[in-house]
Amino acid sequence: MLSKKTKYGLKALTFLASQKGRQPVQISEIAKQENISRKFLESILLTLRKSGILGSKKGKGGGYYLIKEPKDIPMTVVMRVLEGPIAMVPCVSLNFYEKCDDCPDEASCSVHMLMLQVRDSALEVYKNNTLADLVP
Amino acid sequence: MLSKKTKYGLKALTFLASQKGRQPVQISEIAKQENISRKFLESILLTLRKSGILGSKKGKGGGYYLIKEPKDIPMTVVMRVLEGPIAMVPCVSLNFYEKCDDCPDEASCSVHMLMLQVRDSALEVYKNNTLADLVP
DNA sequence: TTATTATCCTATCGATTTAATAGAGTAAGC
DNA sequence: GCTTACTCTATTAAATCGATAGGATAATAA
Repeated sequence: MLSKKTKYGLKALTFLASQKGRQPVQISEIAKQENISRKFLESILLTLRKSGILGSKKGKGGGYYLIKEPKDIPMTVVMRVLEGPIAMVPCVSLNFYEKCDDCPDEASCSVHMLMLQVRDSALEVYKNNTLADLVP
Repeated sequence: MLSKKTKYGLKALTFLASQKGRQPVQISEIAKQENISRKFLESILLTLRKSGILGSKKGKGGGYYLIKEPKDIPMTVVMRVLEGPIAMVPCVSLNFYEKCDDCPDEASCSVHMLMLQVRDSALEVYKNNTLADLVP
């Protein structure tokens, strides 16, 4: 299940991408337009900034803005920042790999085999979409 | 993230599918072979039985067994029973659809659009795999 | 310099879910 | 009728999630 954090983050990013210019937009403005709890959104935008997707400006006229053009922001990056690993099990994760402690042999593990395919198919989708593709 | 319930369930099913005959196998036997908590596995096998994937026999010589041939058990069915919806958001779920209360228009929702693709790609994988494909 | 604005950051909290465990009940076989 | 092994309900500890509160910090404008 997609977390609300990811859902809200995607909506916020799409909103920013749909803006005319690249002027900073206030948290409150985004929260209002997208029906998101202001405070919760605040923490989400913060992680997006720390990961280098968003920039921010303090004080009057401040807010958040996209650092790059939407078409240059692949969904793989966004999803990993917001939701974490794309893989459903750590043992098939490219960026967050971890060995299963209960599984003696990865190569002959049925779960591993199946989840590898699922990961690849999801990855394919995220690779083929940039933030620009999410703007209606 | 895949729940342990699903992971253990898949391992148990694969184990049953790899058996020579279709004789009942005891919970303890499966738990031991696959490194799963016996009691936890018990509840998982119970839901698999209730959903019509497994059969069971009580008393001496009892245990769990596959009702159908592994090749006739699609992963779509197994995953929905164990993990629930294949979709990551209820608003793109085929079998567990629910409207988002925060989203005014589904058709123009970026999350909806993206998650539809992810659901389709995952579905494709599950459709192309039966339990037989999971046996090494 | 001071007031205002808006992000930054940490801490907390309630609710839900997850993984695991315990124990009494029930049915099948010998 | 005794043993075996599934059936079912209930409980629990831990983790995660979504949300909220409040003060710190920095930028702008007067």
